[in-house]
Amino acid sequence: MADREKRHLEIRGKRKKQIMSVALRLFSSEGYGHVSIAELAIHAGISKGLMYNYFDSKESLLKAIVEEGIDKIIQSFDRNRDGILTAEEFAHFIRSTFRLMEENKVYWTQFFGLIIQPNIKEFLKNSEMTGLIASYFDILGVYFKNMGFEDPMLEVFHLSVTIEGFALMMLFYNDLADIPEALFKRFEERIIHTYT
Amino acid sequence: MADREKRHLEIRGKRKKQIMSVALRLFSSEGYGHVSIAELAIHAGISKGLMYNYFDSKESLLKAIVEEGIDKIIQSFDRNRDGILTAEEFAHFIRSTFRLMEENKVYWTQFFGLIIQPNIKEFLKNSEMTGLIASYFDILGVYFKNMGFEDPMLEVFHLSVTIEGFALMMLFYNDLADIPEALFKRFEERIIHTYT
Amino acid sequence: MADREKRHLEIRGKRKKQIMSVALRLFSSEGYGHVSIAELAIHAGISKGLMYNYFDSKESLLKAIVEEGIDKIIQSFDRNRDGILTAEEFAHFIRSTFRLMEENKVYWTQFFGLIIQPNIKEFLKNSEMTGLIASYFDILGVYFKNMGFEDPMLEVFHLSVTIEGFALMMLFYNDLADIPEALFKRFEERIIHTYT
Amino acid sequence: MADREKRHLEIRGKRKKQIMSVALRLFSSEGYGHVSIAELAIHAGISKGLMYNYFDSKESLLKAIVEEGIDKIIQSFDRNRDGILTAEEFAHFIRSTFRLMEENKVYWTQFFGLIIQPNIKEFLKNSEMTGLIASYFDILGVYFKNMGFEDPMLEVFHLSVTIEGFALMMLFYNDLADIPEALFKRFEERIIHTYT
DNA sequence: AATGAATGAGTCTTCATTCAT
DNA sequence: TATGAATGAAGACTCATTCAT
Repeated sequence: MADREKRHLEIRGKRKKQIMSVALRLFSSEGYGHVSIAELAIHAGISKGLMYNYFDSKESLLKAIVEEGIDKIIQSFDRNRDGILTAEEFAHFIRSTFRLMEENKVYWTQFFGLIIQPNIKEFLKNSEMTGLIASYFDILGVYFKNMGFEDPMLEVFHLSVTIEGFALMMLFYNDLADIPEALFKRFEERIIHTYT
Repeated sequence: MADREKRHLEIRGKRKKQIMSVALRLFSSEGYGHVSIAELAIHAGISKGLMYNYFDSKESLLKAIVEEGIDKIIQSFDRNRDGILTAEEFAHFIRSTFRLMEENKVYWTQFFGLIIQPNIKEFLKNSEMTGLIASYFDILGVYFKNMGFEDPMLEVFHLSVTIEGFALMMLFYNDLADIPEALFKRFEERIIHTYT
Repeated sequence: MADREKRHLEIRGKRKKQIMSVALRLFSSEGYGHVSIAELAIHAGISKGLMYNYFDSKESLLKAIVEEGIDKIIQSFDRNRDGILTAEEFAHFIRSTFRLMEENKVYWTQFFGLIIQPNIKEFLKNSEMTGLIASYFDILGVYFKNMGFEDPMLEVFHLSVTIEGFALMMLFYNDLADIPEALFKRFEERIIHTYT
Repeated sequence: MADREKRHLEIRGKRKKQIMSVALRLFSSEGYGHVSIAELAIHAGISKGLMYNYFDSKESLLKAIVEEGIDKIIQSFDRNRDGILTAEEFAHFIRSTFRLMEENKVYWTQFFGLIIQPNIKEFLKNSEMTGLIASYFDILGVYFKNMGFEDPMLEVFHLSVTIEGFALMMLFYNDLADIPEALFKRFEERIIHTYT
C-alpha cells in the first residue's frame, strides 16, 4: 500500500516536472497566449486531458512555473543577509549570480522570456520577489556609499539595469547563435572591476 | 474633386493612425495574442468591420505598427554615418538618443513592450534594423578602440545591454510609479562619463 | 441611422426569441444538461457562435428563459389582489388559470418540464414567485375558512398539489398521446365543484 | 472455500448497494447528467475504476437504480389483485401506500426526483410499471363506479394526479424545510374521506 | 465609409472509460 | 479486489474574418 502510494507520488512528481519543463519552453518561445493545450500535449508526449490531472487550468500551470522560478531565485539569494557587503563579498555575489545563470542558462533564459510577457509581470509584482529585490537594493546602496560613489542609488539602478539588459540580450540572441561562452566571464569581470 | 479626394485621404490617414495608436497600446499592455478585434474596436470607438477597411488582417495591423516604429528608429539614427566618432559626437549621440526616448516616453515604452514579445521579435530580425545595429556596433567598436579601451567589443556589448536594460526597466516600473524624471538625466550623464 | 438601429434591434429581438423558444423546447425534452450548444444551434438553424452574440453563456440563456416564464406568471396573477375571494371569483380564478394553461399548453408544459429539473428549481426559490405563491396561499386560506372548511390550510395544500400534479401528468403523457381536450374542462369543473 | 465465496458475495452486495445509494442521492439532487463518475467515487469513498467492477457503465448504474425502485414498487403493490375493492380495502390501500412513502421518505423522494428527469422517464414507459398502473387504474375505475361517482375515470385521474402532485411537493420543499409530519396523516385522511 | 450579425475553426476544459500495476 | 494515471471524444466558449445593408 505504502509502496503503491510511493510509486504514484513518484510518477506524479515526474510528470508534473516534465509538463512544467515543456510548458516553460513553449510559453517562453511562443508566448503563453499562443501555446494551446493541444500543442503542449504533443510536445510533452501526453494526451490533451492529462495536463488537467496535474494542474487545474492552463493559468494554474503558468502560475506553478512562475512560482517555482521565484522560489529558486529566493532560495539562491536568501543567504547571508547581514546587510553589510565588503568588496570581496560583492565580487563573490556577482560571480555566484553569473555562475547560477550560466549553469542553467537554458532554464533562466526561458524563465526570463516568460516573466517579461504582459500580464505575467503581475505575478512578480505580487510575489516575495518585490521585497527581496528592495532589500538587495538597500544593501547595494550602502555598499556603493561606503565605496565612495557619488550617487549610490544611480549605481544601484545602473547595475540592475545592466543585469536585466544582459538577460534580455541572451534571450534575443540565443535563438540565432549562442552568445560566446567567454563573454559571460568577461562581462562579469567588467562589472566587478567597475564596482570594486 | 481633388479636394474631396484629399480630404478623404486625410480622414483615412487619421483613422489609420488612431487605430494603430490604440492597437499599440493594447498589444503592448495586454499582449498581442490577448487583444481581440472586438476589444480593439471598442477602445478605438469604431466597429469591428471597419478595421478591415484599413488593414487586411490583425497581423497586417501588427506589421504596420512594428514597421512604423522601425522606420522612426531608422530615420532618427540614419544621419551622420561617416563612421568616425569623436568623444563629443559620442556624447551628443547618447544625449539625443535619450532626448528622443524621453520626448515620446509613452510611445517608445509601448513599442519596446511590443517587440520583446515572442514571435514579434522575428519582425526585427528580418528588418533593416539588424544591419543598422550592426553598423552602429562597428562605429562604437572603433570609437572605444580609439579611446583606449582594452576590450572594445565588450564595451559595445555593455553599452547596448545597458540601454536595453534601461528600456526594460521603464517598461516594468512605468505601470506602478513613474521613474523620476531626474533619473533620465543622471543615467545619461553616467554613461557619457564612463565612455568619454 | 435611426433606421438602421431600429432594424438591428428588430433582428436582435427576433433572434433572441427564436433561440429562447428552441432552447426551452430542447431543455425541457432532453434536459438542460444534455443539450449541447451545437445541438441547439442546429435546431435553431444558426451557427454555434451566434448564441453568444445574444447570451453570455448557456446558463445565462437558461436564466433568461426561466425569468421570462416567471414574469409571464407574475403578470397573469398579479391582478386584483384585494385579498378577499368570493365563490364566484374563485371559480373565475380557476377557470382563467386553466384557460391560460390551455391556450399555451406547449409553452407551459415545456416550462414546467424545465423548472422541475435539479439545480433549476433554485431559480424559482430565489425569484419573486415565492412571495407571490405565499400571498395566494394566504388568500386561498381565508377563502376556504370563510367557506366553512374544517382545515383550510390542508385544502390550500390539496389544491396546489392537485394543480402541480396535473401539470406533471401533462408533461408525462404529452409525449406519448395527447391528453383528451375534454379532460381539461371536466377536471377544472371538478375542482370548482369541490371548492364552491 | 464456499465460506470465502459467500463473504465475497456479501461484500460485493454491500458495495453495490452503497454505490447505488450514493448515486441515487446525487443523481436526484444534481441531475444525472451533472454527476461525474469522479464525484460519485469521492462521495462513495471508492476509486473511479472500482465502479466499473460493479456496473458496466454509468448508464447501467442508472438502470439498476431505476429498476430496483420499480421492483420495490411492484412488490409493494402486486398483492391482492383480485380486482374488486371495498371502501375499507380502498382506505387500507391508501394508508399503506402513504405508510410506505413515509417510512422511506428520503428514498422515495430521491427516486421520484430521478424518474421525472427527461430521458429517464423513458425507462418507466418501457417497464412493467406501465401495465401495473393501467391495471390499478382499472380497479380504481370500477371502485369509483360502484361508489356511485358520476365520472369514474375523472376521479381516477384526479386521485393519481393528487398523489403525483404530493410527491412533487415533497421533492420541492424537502430541501428548504421539512413538510410537517402531521400533514402526511391529514392529507391521507382527506383523500380517504373524499373517496369512501 | 461604416456597421454589426453571422460564421466556423480553434481553444480550454470535462469526463466516461480503460488498463497497467 | 482495488487504484488512479492516462486517453480522447465531446462540450462550452472565443474570435478573426466576412458580408449584406
